[in-house]
Parts: sequence; C-alpha cells; structure tokens
Amino acid sequence: MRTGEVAEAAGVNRETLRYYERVGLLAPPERSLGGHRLYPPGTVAVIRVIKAAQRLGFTLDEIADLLALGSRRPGLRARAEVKLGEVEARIADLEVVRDTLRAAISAGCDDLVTCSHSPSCPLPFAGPG
Amino acid sequence: MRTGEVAEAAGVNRETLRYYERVGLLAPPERSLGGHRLYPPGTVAVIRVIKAAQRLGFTLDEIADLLALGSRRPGLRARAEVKLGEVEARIADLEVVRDTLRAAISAGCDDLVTCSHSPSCPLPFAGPG
DNA sequence: TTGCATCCGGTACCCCGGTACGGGCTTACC
DNA sequence: GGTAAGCCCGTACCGGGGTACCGGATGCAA
Repeated sequence: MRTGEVAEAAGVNRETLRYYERVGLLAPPERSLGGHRLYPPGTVAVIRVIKAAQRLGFTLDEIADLLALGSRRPGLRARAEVKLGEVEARIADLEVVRDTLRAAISAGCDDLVTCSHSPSCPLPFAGPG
Repeated sequence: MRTGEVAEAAGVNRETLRYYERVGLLAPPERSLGGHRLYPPGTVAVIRVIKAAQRLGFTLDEIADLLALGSRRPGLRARAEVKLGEVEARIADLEVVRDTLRAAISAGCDDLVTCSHSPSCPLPFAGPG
C-alpha cells in the first residue's frame, strides 16, 4: 500500500505517516524504484494501536518505547499503572479548578480586579505556594 | 520598582515580565533615562491576578481580554461559566481515559500488539469515531 | 506518450507559556 | 571613578503533535 492508501484507511493525514517515521514510531518501509513508500500489510493496524495508546494518554515517545518492547517482553501493565497515576493527578488538579470556578460563580464574582481587593472573594490570588 | 524587584516579589522570572509586556498583558511601564523599566506600584498585584486567572484555566489571551474589560464593565462571571463547561468536559474525557486504563490493567493486558488481536482486550483499537 | 494523480524531501509554521543566551549598556554603592 | 550587579534587546529554543507548502519526480492508465 502507498502512503495515500494507508493514510485514508487509518484515518490520518499523509504527512502524519512521514512524521511517525521521522520520530521512530513507524519503521521505514520498502520503496519503489522511484522512491515511493510501499507499506507492508498490517501498517494500518499498527497505526490503530498507536492511536489507541494515544487515547490512553501516552505520548508518542512512550508509545515508541512500548512498541519497541516487542510482543515478547511485557511492560504495558507497569506503564499503564504509572500513567493511571498521572491521569488521576491531572483529574484531581482539574477538580480543584472546577470547584474554584464554581465558588467564584456562586460568589457572584464579576470582575478580577475588584475581586482581588475583596476578602470575600474565593479566588486564590495569593497562590498555592 | 525595577524588573528584578517586581519579578522576585511576584515570584516569576524576569523574562516573564518582558513576555507579558510583549503579548499585551502588562502595559509598557515608564523608563529611566537609561532605558530601564520602572514599574508603578500595583504591578505585583496585577501579576498575582494574572496568575490566579491562569490557575482557573484561562489562557493568557483570555486573561488579557478579561483585564481589558476594565473594572467597570463586568464579564468575568459569563466567561467563568464557559470555562467551567470546558473544564468539566476535560475532566469527563480524562475519566474515560482513567476507566480505560483501569480496565486494561485489571484485564491483565501486558502487550499492545497482542491486545490488538485479542477480542477480550478492553482497549479501543477501532477508535471512538 | 500524454496527462493527471500521487508522492517525494526539506523546511517552515501552528499553539502555549514561557526560558535561555549573550554582548553591551546603566545604576548603585564605596 | 571604579567595579559589580542589574538590566537592555533580539533572537532562538523547549515540548507535543502534527500541518502546510513547494517544485519536481513518479506511477498508472488510456
């Protein structure tokens, strides 16, 4: 399959394939005599795996690592546990933000500068440090 | 106050002050005869307001907008409600990620490629589209 | 063989919020 | 007036994940 076909089948941009190759996520494929890429079957599946891992919050670097582990040696579970911790931390941070926004809204804050002078405003102008 | 003093008092980098000035968050201050910035009192408070808004999830562009509204005209509340919606959406997305990670871990997934062939794996290889 | 679709490589750019560097001024203090 | 600390500006760079552009070469079919 050629770049355009793979890209369409996998639902990504053609440039994305070149990009993935540059950063080491996709092995450089065979080439035609004229230099056009000829992807082996299964490439579309690999891209779907990459996209699935991305949806789990892994960066492309981490995914390259996961793929380089190979099917033999394991390692996904341990990394998933680390990632789970990161995701939970991010959720906790956002929940603080959400609660602060709710407090500001229900306190009737309607101007930042006024609020920063008012002791009854729930916004943390002093900072969390 | 000079850049270094403001930066230290506000707990930010000196370059950050120049950056805020460039992007229109801080008004260009007076200068000494030699060209050094001389900030008016209250600048530190402005930076604290900026940092507080940042903690609420507003981008610097949005904060510039909020500050440009002035203390007279309101508008914070409406924008906070919009931002609250965005934050809640991001939390919901992350909760899906968290739940998927948990499912993968408790399903014992330990290899991406193997999982992508297994119908019992909870990872969404097909994508949500 | 002509014509059109596709693909090539390299480079530059996008968002976001800064940080870093470096040569040459200015200011403050003794 | 010397010296050291502080500040100036312009520019480039970080991470993360791509997207866009371009002239020129290829692939494929009629």
